[in-house]
Amino acid sequence: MSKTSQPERETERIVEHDRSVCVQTALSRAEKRCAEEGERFTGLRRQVLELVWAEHKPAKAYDLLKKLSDIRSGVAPTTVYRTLDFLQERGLVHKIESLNAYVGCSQPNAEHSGHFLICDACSEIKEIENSKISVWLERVAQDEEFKITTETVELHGLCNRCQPA
Amino acid sequence: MSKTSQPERETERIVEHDRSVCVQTALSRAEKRCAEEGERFTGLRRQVLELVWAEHKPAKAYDLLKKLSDIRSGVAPTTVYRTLDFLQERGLVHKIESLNAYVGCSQPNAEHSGHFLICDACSEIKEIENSKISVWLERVAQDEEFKITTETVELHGLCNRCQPA
DNA sequence: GCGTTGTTAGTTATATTATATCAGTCCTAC
DNA sequence: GTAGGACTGATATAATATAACTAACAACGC
Repeated sequence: MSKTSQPERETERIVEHDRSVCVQTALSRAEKRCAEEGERFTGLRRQVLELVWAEHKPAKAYDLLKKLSDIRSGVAPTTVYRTLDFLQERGLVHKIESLNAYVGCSQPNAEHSGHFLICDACSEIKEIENSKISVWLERVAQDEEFKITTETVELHGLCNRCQPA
Repeated sequence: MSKTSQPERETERIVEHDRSVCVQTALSRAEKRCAEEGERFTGLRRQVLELVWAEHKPAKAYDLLKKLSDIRSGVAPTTVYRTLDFLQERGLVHKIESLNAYVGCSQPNAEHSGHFLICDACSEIKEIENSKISVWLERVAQDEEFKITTETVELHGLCNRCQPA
């Protein structure tokens, strides 16, 4: 279920992580995070986070809404947006502004602001860990006497798999 | 008409640029740019660009629509979006993804990707000229074997005027 | 000039994304 | 066990954006 279309090379298969493991990790991290902050990780929140993580692609709110409706009743846009807001505030998901879509945060522990590489061909998203970026950007902002509170850095292009040889 | 609310210090007034001059500059640059590319800088396009530049704040498409309706007939959402698309493709305006809004490009000549400082208090937007940012980001992307085509860099926070003392 | 062709703009309809508001329900602390 | 707050449900509507087709216009070759 978690395999892609080119399973021929064993090395590649090792590099690819198993999606279901990935989801489980995210869920238990979220659970822990909520517990720490005295927040409730309810069924709804779990389900939404699970759906966001279901693919390594940005999830649109209304797609989540459809999928959520399949496993729950009484789901309205509000339900989804409210829950996404909750998850965002806790750093468990990020909104990709240039796509109006949401991705699970892959490093909810680190202090980070969400910097992304977004492949326009296959839609895969990679969260960049490089903390130097923030340092650089803050330096630039400082030159303008500007105090940054949030950074939106979304780099669109082609991932290595999607680049022409 | 182009003055703000604190005109007491002459030095500040010098630093502030006159909006109408600013608009004129943008318009004539646009005209030139279109001529170079064999594109027509029509009345509609001029009017939309003028409205985008009317304030140094991000302009929402539907606000532009309202204002445009006051000076033209037969204006629909399509009209505005189509024209904004045209202007964007020529590098004359940028879309601020995190605000769903548009700003005039202040340096349509330079090779640049649109990096912005956005004050969440007064809404003023400053386009950063620092070309090092792109170099840095490309270097980071290269580490992941990722080929960037477009960069969205939107730094929200407080400009120097809006920071508490 | 005159029609052919491509570009620009107008028109109508609809899709997509997001928020506001109020009413129940369920937890949890006391 | 109940009061207060957090969570969810329900309804309505706002805000943002695109599709598809038609009409007007401008440029160009003849």
